[in-house]
Amino acid sequence: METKEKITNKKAALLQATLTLVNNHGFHKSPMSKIAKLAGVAPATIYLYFENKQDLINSLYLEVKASFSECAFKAYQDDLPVKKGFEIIWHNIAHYKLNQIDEATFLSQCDSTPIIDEEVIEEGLKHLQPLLDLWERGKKEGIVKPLSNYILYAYAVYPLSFLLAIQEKDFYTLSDKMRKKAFQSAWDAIKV
Amino acid sequence: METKEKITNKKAALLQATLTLVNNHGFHKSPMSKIAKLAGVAPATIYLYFENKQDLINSLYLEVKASFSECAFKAYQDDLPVKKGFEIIWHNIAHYKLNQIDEATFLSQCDSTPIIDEEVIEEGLKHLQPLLDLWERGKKEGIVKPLSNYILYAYAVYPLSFLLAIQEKDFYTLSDKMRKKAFQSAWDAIKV
DNA sequence: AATAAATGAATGATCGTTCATTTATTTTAT
DNA sequence: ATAAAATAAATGAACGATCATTCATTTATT
Repeated sequence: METKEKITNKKAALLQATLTLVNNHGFHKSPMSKIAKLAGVAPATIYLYFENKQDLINSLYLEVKASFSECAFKAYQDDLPVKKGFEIIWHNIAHYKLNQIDEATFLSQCDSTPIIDEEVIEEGLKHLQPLLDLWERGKKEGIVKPLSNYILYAYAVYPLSFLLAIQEKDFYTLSDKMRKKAFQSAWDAIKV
Repeated sequence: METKEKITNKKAALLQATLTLVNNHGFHKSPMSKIAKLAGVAPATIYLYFENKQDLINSLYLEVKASFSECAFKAYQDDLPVKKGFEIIWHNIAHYKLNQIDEATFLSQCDSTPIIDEEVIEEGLKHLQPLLDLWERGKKEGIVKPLSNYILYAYAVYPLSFLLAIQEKDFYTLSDKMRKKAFQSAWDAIKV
């Protein structure tokens, strides 16, 4: 138990350090030496837990993506009415993106940059299936516009990434009231 | 004349090469040697036109941002009705993002990554003012939702970046019919 | 005493940048 | 108009710095 905890402690510290450095300085200015220093270990120790730098960042991506997905579908059941189900997922995602700012920023960076291996990106995409299923049902019921899931995602979920980026830069903070209005816009964009 | 043309030729070739390499392999795997080779010049030649690597990528960002803005407001006049004006700008931006894929992909990467100097990012933001002015007018006229410009941008323009990313990965291509529907979603999201 | 975890210094490779030199272009003098 | 001189553009090899990774050794745990 002790052993296993300590192992995951150092591994977790390394992942956290990588997240912080890559967010603040970019992948190209986040050398292994700095990652090790921030995590409080020696550079060589990284290679006890990860094959190399690429494996380190791939692992971080998958871990963050998993935590994101877990949050996105919290309290969601696939037998809810379409709008209600979407509302739950949307607010879950909003909550994640606006509270777990570091993680969400990192995901944004990875999704618009070729730093993560393609296979790993695809692996991370599988988690979203319940939302796609929900939209399919909404289309069948005539509640959701008959657009492709990509377009629906672009209008209903993706905008949150922009709001996150804005908030990150301290230009703007989204109040609860605003959040409800933002959801209304998301729903307006995809509802029939 | 000859001189000046040749100068801009090499400079343009270097910017184009940087765009291609950074898009395909990321900033960290785009060494000056490869940029030079792709542009057909010697590595040292880069330093005749740019101070250093950072200046090279900053310059590229500003150039692409300028071309984007020029396209965005083509044929736009600020005395048009709000919806019509927005429609023109939206389609201009859609046209740019879905046709000048390389440039748009590069902008996305720069906007969610700390590779461009902060001052340069701000410099590039100034171009969008006419769109913000249009939205302000729309709010005054009661046509556009009384949301902050950031939120309006997030729902009306930012989704195009996602569609671009999808198209880039060859999962999906946006037909003209779909483009009109996509505009409808954008307008639905921000109209009162 | 045996095994596992962690280390720091060393290595080899890569990269950004520089500079002495070469090549091309423009200007000047005849 | 042409050759020589002056200037500008371009180069490739080389330098120093930085980085990812390794390994012999030390430290901690079993």
